[in-house]
This record gives sequence, structure tokens and C-alpha cells, in this order.
Amino acid sequence: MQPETILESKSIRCTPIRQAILEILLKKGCPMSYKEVEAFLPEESDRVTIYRTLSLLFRKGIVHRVMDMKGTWRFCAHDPGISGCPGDHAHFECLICGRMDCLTNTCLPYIDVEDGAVVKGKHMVVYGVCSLCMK
Amino acid sequence: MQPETILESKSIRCTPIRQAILEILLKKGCPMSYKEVEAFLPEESDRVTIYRTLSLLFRKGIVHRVMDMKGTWRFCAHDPGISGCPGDHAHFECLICGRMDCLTNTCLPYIDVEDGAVVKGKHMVVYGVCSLCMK
DNA sequence: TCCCAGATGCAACAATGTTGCAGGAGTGAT
DNA sequence: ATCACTCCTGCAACATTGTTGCATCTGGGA
Ligand SMILES: [Mn+2]
Ligand SMILES: [Mn+2]
Ligand SMILES: [Zn+2]
Ligand SMILES: [Zn+2]
Repeated sequence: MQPETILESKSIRCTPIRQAILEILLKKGCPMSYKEVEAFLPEESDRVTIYRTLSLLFRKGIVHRVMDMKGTWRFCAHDPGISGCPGDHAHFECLICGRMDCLTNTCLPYIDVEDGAVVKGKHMVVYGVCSLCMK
Repeated sequence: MQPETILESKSIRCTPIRQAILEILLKKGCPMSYKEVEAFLPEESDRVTIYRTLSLLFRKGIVHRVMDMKGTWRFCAHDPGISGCPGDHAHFECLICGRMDCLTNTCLPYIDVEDGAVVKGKHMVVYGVCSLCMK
């Protein structure tokens, strides 16, 4: 699905930067930090605008986000044409090249918490060395 | 077990700050950020020393650490008298009061990664609202 | 006692996240 | 077309955490 279509469907004004950022996320298909996204944008792109755009996309449910093992948020868009990706899956992070991947075929386990506590979400990162970096 | 005993058993010089920090972690028994640890130390304690001490304790395997949903490391010591805590369990973080707890009775699931990739560790945070904050 | 590895304190920096504000662009109503 | 209003963007500024370098201090072994 096209970035513009997605933005319009969420009643978000379709600006060049938003379109560009969403396009990058859709094309890459893996969780990216704002820094990684920035690398694919024109030189003059503003850090805060990228930050706000990613926050907006997240708030509107267009992307999901994962915190990596360095403590930075990574944002990821899966084509909404494909049956709903709730972000409820584990992620793999390579400690060498830094790449992160969605393990969309996994499903996070049920976790028992203390009585009375309410679970809002689950977050799982599996880290190690990816196949490319192992060679 | 006493902090000094633990430090000696790992051939780490037993200094007042190390003893104090380890004692705090053992007493609280939940993953604490350096900031939280700092709050229980004398005013004049140096930020970097705390940082280095926590790193050391982690490196020596005395404590384990978890990244919380704000992207900061939390360190946690379980009494080594109790049968080995590898830190291989999930954690619950309350989004209201910020407290984090070890779910020591859980066990992280096996996750299938791409062929050729090597898993070094797994990291799972369940977040929501704790029983106290629900009231 | 002397020496040296190790511990600490302080300055300094990087990265990310976050907010405030002013100016600019787009939209819809008149 | 004009105007008003909302929203978007760019820039400055700040907080927090993590991290390193260096000078100094300290404890323990030779
Ligand atoms: Mn994902
Ligand atoms: Mn734990
Ligand atoms: Zn890799
Ligand atoms: Zn709570």
C-alpha cells in the first residue's frame, strides 16, 4: 500500500517528510532508529521533525516500535495490506551489525504477573549475532 | 549472603561504595536504575563511580541487568545463596510508579531465529500497571 | 616502607529524547 | 481571492543516561 493512502486513511496530513519517512520504513521493513531513518532522508532534514513524525506514526498505530539493547526506540512499519501486524512478536538484534529484524512468525508467550496487576504490552528482544555477521 | 562475602568471592576489592551499592541491590531485590541506587547513597556519591560500580558488578556476574521501557539499564542482585539466578526470566514494569520486578518464576521461551544466527541472550519486559497503582 | 595496580572524583563529551516558540504552509469558510 | 485558523516545520534549548580520559588517592603485597 502507498504511504499517502495509509496517511489519508488515518486522517493525517500527507506532507513530503511524512511520506518519505513512511516510505523508508515500509521499504526496509525492519525496526529503525531515528538515526537510521535520517540516513535515508535529505541532508537538511530536521532531527526533531523526524522524531515528531515517528512519534505521530506510532501514536496513530501506523508503526510499532521496539526498544533495542542500546536503549533507543526503533520504529517499524509492516504493510497494512498484509493481515494486521500488532507488533506482538519478538525481535532479533544483531550485536555486531546492529540490524534488527521482526520475528513475525513468533508469538509472545503468556506471562503470569502478580494478582491485580494489568498487562498493557509485552516486549521481547532476542540478541546475538546474525547469520551474515557469523561468516 | 553478605555483600563483602560476595565481593571477595569474585576477587573484587571490597570498598565502601561497592559494599553499599551491592547491599542496596540485595535489600531491594528488584532491578534499579543508577538513579534509583543513587537515591539511597550519601549525597556526595559520584555518578560515574556508581556507573562504573554497577558495570563491574554486572561484568563479574554478581548482578544482572534489564533495559526498561525508558531505555535505561536497571541492575538487580538476587542473593546467590538462593539457587542460581541467571537473569533468564521476564520482568514486569509498572508504567505508573515505574517499579520493576523480576518474574523469577517465569522462563523465557525458545525463539526461532534465522538459520546461521546465534542467540546470545533474551530480554523480555512485560509492562502495565502494578496492583498497587491499580487501586 | 615503598611501589603499583586499582579505585575514585571531576571534567567533558555523545546520543537520544523532549519541549517551547516563532514562522510558514495548507485548508476551509466567507 | 481573502482571511482566519489549524497544523507542520525548523531551531534553540534542555534533561538524562551512558561513556571516556586523566589526575589523584588508596590499599595491599613485595
Ligand atoms: Mn516488529
Ligand atoms: Mn531479574
Ligand atoms: Zn549482524
Ligand atoms: Zn505501580
